[in-house]
Amino acid sequence: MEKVGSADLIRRETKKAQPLTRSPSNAQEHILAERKRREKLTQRFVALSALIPGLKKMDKASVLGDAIKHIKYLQESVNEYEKQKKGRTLESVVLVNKSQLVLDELHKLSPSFSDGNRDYSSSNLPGIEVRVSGKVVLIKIICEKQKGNLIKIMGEIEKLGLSITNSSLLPFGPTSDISIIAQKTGDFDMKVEDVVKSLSYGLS
Amino acid sequence: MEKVGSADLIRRETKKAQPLTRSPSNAQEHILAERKRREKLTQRFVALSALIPGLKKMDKASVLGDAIKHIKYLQESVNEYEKQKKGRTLESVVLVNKSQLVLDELHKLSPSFSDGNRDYSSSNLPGIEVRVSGKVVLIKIICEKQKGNLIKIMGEIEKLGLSITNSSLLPFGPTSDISIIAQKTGDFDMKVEDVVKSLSYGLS
DNA sequence: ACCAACACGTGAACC
DNA sequence: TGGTTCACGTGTTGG
Repeated sequence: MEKVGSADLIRRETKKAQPLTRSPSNAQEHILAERKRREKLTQRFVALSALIPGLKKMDKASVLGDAIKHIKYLQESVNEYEKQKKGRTLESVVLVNKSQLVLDELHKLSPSFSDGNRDYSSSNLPGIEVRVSGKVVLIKIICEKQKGNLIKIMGEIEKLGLSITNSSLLPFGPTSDISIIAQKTGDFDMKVEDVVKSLSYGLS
Repeated sequence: MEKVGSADLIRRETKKAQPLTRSPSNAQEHILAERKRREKLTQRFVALSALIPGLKKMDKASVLGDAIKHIKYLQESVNEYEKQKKGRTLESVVLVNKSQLVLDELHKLSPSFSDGNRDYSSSNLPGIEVRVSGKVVLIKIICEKQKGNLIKIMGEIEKLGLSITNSSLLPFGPTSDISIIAQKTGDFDMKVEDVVKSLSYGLS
């Protein structure tokens, strides 16, 4: 990366009396190496141009320019996707809080809680719904497909003092729709809100 | 992109007596233009290298190579993100809200529930929830335990142009908690609201 | 002294 | 017939 500019013309004249411009045997070797270098260069140029969609001009300059543009575009896309990803997990927390708010509002009226989320992005993460009928509890969860998720959920449920009597897992796209029936045991006296909260917390 | 190879040396010797190697006035202009071209080239090279993270060698060849590698990586990432997007559309979220709205509009149905405070064993109309993820549809229904209810529901679902792939029925007190996974077939293009409405109507 | 990488000037080809 | 792009050989420099 040394810029000689146009002032080296003079230098070249004066430097004519160098010991040897080039060793005669090495001369050919030099031009061969350079040839190989250029070859590799152009090869990479075509390889790069093949990765750029909708490339009109096959100019080296245009290839470089469009490559730059394309990389910027891709990077931007990736950043947006990542942003959305981050947003999702955050929404999940909000979602839980919201549901609890709803539950508190409807506290006496209906314990049924749907994971309705008004925000545009947050699609997943546990939608939790708990219903109670006498001593029977119905728990419905929609969560990411993950190894051991069901076991973890069941463990959490039984930890709460519930005895599972029925369970069902249906694969639904990238998520699993899990329904579980359980019986209250002994001194179980949790409110549904607490059940939802405990399960949400247990699945993080 | 014409390869002359090393055979042009002879040509150059024989072609010595060409009418015009170059117009004398144009000669300098030519080398100037070429200078400018190279200048632009190297400029784009540095611009490109600036976009590549973790670039060790500032070689032209390395810049091109790493640019290729990086573009491939980014493209792959974008593809994966897009793939995920396809699966978990925000459709499901919106649809859930919509379906709830429909339900609220039709009847403020609140499924049977007993918290100790109030007990709403409500209308004979079931609770219906529909989610869509790509070509897969998840239908959840809570309805009274009745003979042939499941069959009737399944019949209604298949009438709508859906193909059932999974189903689950869990007894929950006096009601049944039914979950069904179905695939869209052919020209199925109903909105979830209509699905909910049809099922509600079909179960009376 | 070698090797690798660069910029330069130049002739040719293609609109 | 200019204008633009290319590949080539060559001189030069830093490690």
